[in-house]
Amino acid sequence: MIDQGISKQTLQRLPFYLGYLKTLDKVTVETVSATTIAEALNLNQVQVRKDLASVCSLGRPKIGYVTQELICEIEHFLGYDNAESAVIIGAGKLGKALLGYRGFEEYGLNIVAAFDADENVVGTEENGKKIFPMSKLKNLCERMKIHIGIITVPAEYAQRVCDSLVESGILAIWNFAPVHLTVPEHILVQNENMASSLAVLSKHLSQKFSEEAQKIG
Amino acid sequence: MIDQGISKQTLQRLPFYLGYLKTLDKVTVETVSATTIAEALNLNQVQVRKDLASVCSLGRPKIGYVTQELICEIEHFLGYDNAESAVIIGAGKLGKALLGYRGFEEYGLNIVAAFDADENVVGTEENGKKIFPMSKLKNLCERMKIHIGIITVPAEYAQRVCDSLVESGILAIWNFAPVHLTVPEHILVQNENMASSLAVLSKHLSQKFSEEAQKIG
DNA sequence: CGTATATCGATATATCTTTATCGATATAAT
DNA sequence: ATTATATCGATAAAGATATATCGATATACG
Repeated sequence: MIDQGISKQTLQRLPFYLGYLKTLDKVTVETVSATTIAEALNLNQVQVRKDLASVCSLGRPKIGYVTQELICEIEHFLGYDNAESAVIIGAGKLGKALLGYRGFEEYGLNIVAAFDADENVVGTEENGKKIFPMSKLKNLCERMKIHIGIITVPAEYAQRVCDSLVESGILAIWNFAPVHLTVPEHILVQNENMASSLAVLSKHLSQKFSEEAQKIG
Repeated sequence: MIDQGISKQTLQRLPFYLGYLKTLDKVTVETVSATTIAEALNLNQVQVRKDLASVCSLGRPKIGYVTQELICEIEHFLGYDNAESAVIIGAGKLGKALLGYRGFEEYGLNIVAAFDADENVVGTEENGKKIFPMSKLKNLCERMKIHIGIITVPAEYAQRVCDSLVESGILAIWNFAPVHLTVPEHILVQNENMASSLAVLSKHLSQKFSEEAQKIG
């Protein structure tokens, strides 16, 4: 398995493959071809084949891939069988929603606690997970060897929180605040920027509308 | 302004530019250069210049762009001054968190209501927004000319919900369910797939760890 | 047993995205 | 006024990603 130099795009498609494969019946669908997967997910078949090649053992001509093997290999590749612990900074609505979401366990993510500067939420719990004051962040991260930090604070505090996380030994940051974060080279920031997604949506709409207008006018 | 054929990547960077520009002092920072923006956001200056060129009026050599003008032009381009209405399908934890998030208004998104199949939440309110039964979806969307649908239901229901949205006249879908959605050609699906983001994060970590192991071993 | 077909992997081509380079221009400094 | 410099826009080069093509191979069918 060559897991170096896999592209971000491929990485992001793998969960879609996995989701599709899991909808297939274990008993009847013993094998599955790249062609079939591609059709189900509206992708190019060569793309699917290439993506799978970078993750899994050989497929067989005319047959495809052994479904259950493929599932295991993708899951292993994505680390679903080797959970990482994470902390959430910011126990507002979004932070609490993420704390309460049980799906993350399935994806190999184990959120162990949240932190917040607001004294009113510190000390409370959400989904059985405690909310600590910011002062405890570094100690807890180091003690529990936590490497993932999730930022769900308002934009104006995000960089400061980010710096604290880096100082606490965090190596990867999942940033829900709509700002750019500056970090040392070895730290990864994955932005979940709702504003960016909305930009794509609303541009699509305005283009549709201007097309309509042109047809009519 | 040529807003056709702008790339998705450019579109997704625009909100970052905007956020940065808004942190600048209105009085003292009358103009700003692509170089400055690029440095602040860790981007290539040519990329920034090209992105801005596709959105805004001319910059001036040696000077750059007029900050306030640039802000207005990006906001207008992204439709922040021309709000679109949206509905949320799925009033679970995530759906409610999104209903409660006030930041969307700033981005030109106005969530007017939520829908859910669960009778226990139907009839309740969140952040002053009502939760309706699924049976009311089509009527409300048509009556209020709603074109954006946000899907926050579990994966297994997502495609069915998606079909209902399309039937209700929705043109763009923001999908938080971790599955691929099949839609007619003219409909846009923007996936906010947490599993994909996590895949990127956890791969970065496992790579870091294997690098470390190699150094030691 | 030979032929047709679905599929694979590999290689080649096309497209899209990012980065580098270069001449032009507006301001500041000498 | 001349020169230096920061910046622009445009064009070119490089790099990444997606798609098409082709020979090889495993099965099914006649």
